[in-house]
Amino acid sequence: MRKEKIIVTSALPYANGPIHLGHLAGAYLPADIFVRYKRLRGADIIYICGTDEHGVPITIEAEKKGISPKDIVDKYYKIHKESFEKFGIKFDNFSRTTLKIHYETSQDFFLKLYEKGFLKKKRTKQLYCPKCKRFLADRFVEGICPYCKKKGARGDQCENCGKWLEQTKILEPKCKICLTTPIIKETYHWYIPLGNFQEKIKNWILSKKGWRENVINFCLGWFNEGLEDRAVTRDLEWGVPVPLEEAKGKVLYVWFDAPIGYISSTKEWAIKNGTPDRWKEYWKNPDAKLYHFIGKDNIVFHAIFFPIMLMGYGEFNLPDNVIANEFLNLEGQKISTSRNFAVWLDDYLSKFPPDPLRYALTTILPETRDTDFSWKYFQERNNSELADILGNFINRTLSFVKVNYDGVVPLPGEFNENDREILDRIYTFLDNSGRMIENFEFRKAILEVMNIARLANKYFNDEQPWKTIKGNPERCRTTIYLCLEITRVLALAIYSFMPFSSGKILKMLNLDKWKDKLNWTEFLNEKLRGGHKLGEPFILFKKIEDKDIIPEIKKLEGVLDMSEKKEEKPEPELIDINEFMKVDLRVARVLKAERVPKTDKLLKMEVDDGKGKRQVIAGISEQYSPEDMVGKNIVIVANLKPATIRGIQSNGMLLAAVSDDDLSLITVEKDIPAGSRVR
RNA sequence: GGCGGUGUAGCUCAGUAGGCCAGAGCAGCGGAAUCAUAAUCCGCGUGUCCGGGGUUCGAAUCCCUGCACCGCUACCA
Repeated sequence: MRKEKIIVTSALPYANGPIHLGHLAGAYLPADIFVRYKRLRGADIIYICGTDEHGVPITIEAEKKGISPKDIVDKYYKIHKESFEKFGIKFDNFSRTTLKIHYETSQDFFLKLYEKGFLKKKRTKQLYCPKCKRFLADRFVEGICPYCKKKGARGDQCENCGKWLEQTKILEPKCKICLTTPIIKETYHWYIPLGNFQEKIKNWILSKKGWRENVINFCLGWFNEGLEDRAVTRDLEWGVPVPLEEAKGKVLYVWFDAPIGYISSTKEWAIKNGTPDRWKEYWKNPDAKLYHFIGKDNIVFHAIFFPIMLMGYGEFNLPDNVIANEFLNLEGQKISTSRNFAVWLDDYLSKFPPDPLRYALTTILPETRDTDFSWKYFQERNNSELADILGNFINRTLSFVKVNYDGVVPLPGEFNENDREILDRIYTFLDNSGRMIENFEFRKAILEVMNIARLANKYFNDEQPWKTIKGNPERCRTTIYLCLEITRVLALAIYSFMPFSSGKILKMLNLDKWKDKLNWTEFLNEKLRGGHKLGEPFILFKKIEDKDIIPEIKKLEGVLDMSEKKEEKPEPELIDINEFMKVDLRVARVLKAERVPKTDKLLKMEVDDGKGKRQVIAGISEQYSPEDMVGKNIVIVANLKPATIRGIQSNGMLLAAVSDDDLSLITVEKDIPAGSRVR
């Protein structure tokens, strides 16, 4: 049989921050399990990844820190690479998008699409910051919305009315970085007319079997909206230069060059191996399979944009499956990089071994929906499953051999019916597990693996070798031999999920020759022989104590507390009395009050400010009903510029004390005429 | 308020071409055993499948509606 040829990719991690648990569960761990398994089964498979090192966020980050983008990406490339290695994510190549080979590959891609006439050149007017000396990306422009005249409009969308904007239409635009007023400058970019490919790509996706529902649905959503032209170039310095004379100072947009990173990383791998053309065997060979493992935020790029690019180029294989995972939550909350609410891989690895996390995460991979990781859960999986069930079985077996057979595999007698049945069931679990991995059902697969250990414990118990060793030594030898065989099978079964522990079992069995050379069929065929001297047994999984995880839990709680406090206190600054006196605070009596329809909190009130009536809007109706308000003496800011909220004019602001989720009105203690000054 | 998601045993989650008396792991309870990291093995769940309607011979699974929670978003001038 010809070897299956497969190339697997995991989303390129962005090089502006370390890896956390969510990334692992989404893209790296499942892919690694899959690759390890297929390799066991003899597939010709390569696992490709690398860091994504372009894009605006990195340049911003660099500016903030006063260093170059290169410094940032160098730093994170190193961190990523090391963490992945320590965690056992075993890429065949871990490249980076700042390498020459990537520049060449991306430029070739662009040129090909250009020459085939797929790219549209369009002139546009864009905002340019003279101080920063660059064109401003949409989200770095802020100004006043031309439609609702409100502040806070960003380059792409008005925060207030939700309208989609062209950044050049914004009134009083400001560069978000330096607050300089940008000028409008004409520029031009190349676009991929995605719409032209819509029918083709849609039919292609619908023809796919075995794709996850979340991926299909997500794409259908995009098709409903209709695909539009998408710019593939940017006016930036940091990135892959557009390879055209007329495009000086322009680079490829990061989403264009990032997926090409899969290809350039494969090329780099081929060169490193001294077979520079071999990358084509995976990318341009119709018999080879291509699988992308990603998080759900990346679906559109891998299931729509990148395939369209590949289609446009021609010659390349399209992905056979895009395996997208949902998100992993942490202690019931969303992981947040910016708030530092996350478990960082490098940090984890400085305290715990990799396999327990690989195990715990695999049991809760967000395959069909968001799932939740907690330290308590992690501890429980480790202690009551890895240590108690799996580790304990191996330990009781090996200890028994050490004590009673001097660490030598006993010669078994004839297998009885039960022995044969047990073995049969063990192999069934093993096969099931494999089949499930092929279907990308990793959670089910690891459950099957644990079933092997569960059944093994039962067998040990039922056979009572500690008794038969006295009354029926042959039965005992057979039992123990079989337990050793199961231990050996376990080394194979857990390999894809927990490679480090697999290696340890092999070592204890003195089967080191298989280390990193496991092959499913051959390994299963080479049974243990009586008389084989085993290695020294040791504890496979140590228990994780409360004291080990409590600091981790505390740390996360601390992060939450911190971020709450931060929001509360935006650093009060001292002002003088004159400044305060500018604020005209007055007592006002509420005459009428009613809810503003279709809002959660807005209350419209008519108040008497001493001189007359005025209308005031306030967001208090979660705490106060209209009836509560009528007749109350409240305090308002009387000299505030009028504003329009939800189309209703508000002439003044009502004062209230605000805490996290409660709100208390400021009123006056005695009856005092409306219009009295508050100071 | 808008968009999207979720709501199944104490916990984490399975479970759609609608149909065996609704499941797994862990936790818990009772018992057995003592080789083993006080580990293991056996036994034990009448769960309003969020509520209410409807379609159907039959729905956790389809439709409508309500509620709750989560995320994004708007509003909280």
